[in-house]
Amino acid sequence: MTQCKLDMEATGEKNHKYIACERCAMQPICLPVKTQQSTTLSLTDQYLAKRTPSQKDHYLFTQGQPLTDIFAVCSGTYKLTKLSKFNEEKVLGFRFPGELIGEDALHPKTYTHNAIAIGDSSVCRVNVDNLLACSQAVPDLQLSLVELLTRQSFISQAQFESLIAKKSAESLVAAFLLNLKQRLSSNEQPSNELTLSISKDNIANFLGLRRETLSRIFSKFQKEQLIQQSKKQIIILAPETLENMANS
Amino acid sequence: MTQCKLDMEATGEKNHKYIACERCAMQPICLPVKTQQSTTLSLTDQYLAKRTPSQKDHYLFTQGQPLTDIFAVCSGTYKLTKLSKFNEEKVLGFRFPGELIGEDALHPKTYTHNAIAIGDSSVCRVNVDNLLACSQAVPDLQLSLVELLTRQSFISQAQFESLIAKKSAESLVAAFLLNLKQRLSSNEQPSNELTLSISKDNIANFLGLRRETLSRIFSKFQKEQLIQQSKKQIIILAPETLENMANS
DNA sequence: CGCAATTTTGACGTAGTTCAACACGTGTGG
DNA sequence: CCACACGTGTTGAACTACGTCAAAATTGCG
Repeated sequence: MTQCKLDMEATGEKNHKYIACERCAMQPICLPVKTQQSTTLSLTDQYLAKRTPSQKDHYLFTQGQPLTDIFAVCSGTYKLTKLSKFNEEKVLGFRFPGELIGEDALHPKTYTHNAIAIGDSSVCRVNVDNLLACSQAVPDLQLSLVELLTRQSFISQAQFESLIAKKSAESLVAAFLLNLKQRLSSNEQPSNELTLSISKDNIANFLGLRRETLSRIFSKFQKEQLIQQSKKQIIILAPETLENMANS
Repeated sequence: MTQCKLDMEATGEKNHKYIACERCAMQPICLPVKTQQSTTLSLTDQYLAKRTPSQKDHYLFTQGQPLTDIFAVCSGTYKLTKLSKFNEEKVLGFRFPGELIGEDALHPKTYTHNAIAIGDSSVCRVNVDNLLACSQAVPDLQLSLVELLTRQSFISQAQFESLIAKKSAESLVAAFLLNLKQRLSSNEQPSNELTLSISKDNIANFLGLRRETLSRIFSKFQKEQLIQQSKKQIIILAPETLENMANS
């Protein structure tokens, strides 16, 4: 199944835990495709560059730049940002292992935001021109591309809904924490413990809150024994209570 | 180009101004597809039902229902809603002529919200099973489907960004008005005059404001000569000023 | 260690909510 | 035809959650 598990040390990175290909949103178009010809297995080589590392603060792309690739996070975290006038950074979202980056640029053929590595990270990189060329030739691949896009459409919608149901700051934060938990837990063990790779400043920015407000809410949650935080480590003590707050 | 212009009176509706197919987001998969065979032109008949009317308050589908079709609005307006516990209606968005409905249900194969006609409206209806079957057989159609999905991905992202940059209620309303103007104007004449098919209650709900707040903001805009409203008719007097408020 | 960046806490101001009253149009039934 | 209810929209007054400003505490890093 996972054809790209072998070259872990080839990248030269230290101890990165790469996500399994089975759990990656890019998977539909990364699997070897079955065709009549025998050249099948090397098809993905035409457009896929596996596990490209990004160092901290590296820009995968910047807003306005013409589209060349779409990405899937293999390890680490990326943030998506946009500069408003005048030069305030607005955080549009975060991307964790298994999630896509840049797919919304397929239509305008131009990236509409920045994608920046938070800490050392890595991505699989899909060259769009080559992918489209291949998919023209291989119907099964094109079908997989449709599958990928429909899944992504659903994910985007879910994300939209979670934010538009904007209520109190508390419920926003509660929803965000549960969302993080879900996206960060390896599906085997949905642990209640999670490490914040993101700064609280970035989280506050993303949620449209002031950093002071976010801090106060964390403190309040701590006091009420809903969470327990030490430095970047967070343990969710009362998921059900947070759930209730999230859909208040 | 537009193959479906002839049956205007066939629907039996009074004076509906249907949007031109050229401006519809469904267009990529509604055009006749060129293939080698001579049966080409009737391909869309396999999955496309043109201009199906909906009366006021008609549900196109409800949340939880299994996916059968995706839709494009031909005339009128639809609202997308979801019921939270306990039974409060949350408005997730509006769909105007030329816009898609239900495409985000392609992946889970289940509609995740309700789509309700506001006033008498009409849609083109695409049967998903038949579409996918056809697209398997006709690569060009599948390519068009990819095109449709990538465009939609972009639109969803833009929508998401406009909401996440959530600032003051004033700027929200300013942005909403300009967004309406853009979506409602026939592209020939981007008029500053628009008719609110939607109730202010629904708008307030969508924007996450109280109806009182929305009313006050409209009154303020009126007083400041930014807009002029009489009943459901709204004239935007100072688009630039609103633009500035929108990206404050 | 020591400086800078990040996070937390406090005091105060304001935008938006809440509650309540009223105004208008429309449909319904007596 | 009027009386009444009901949905929709507007306005006022009091309340509160969040933002703002300022300063201290904690963490991270060379």
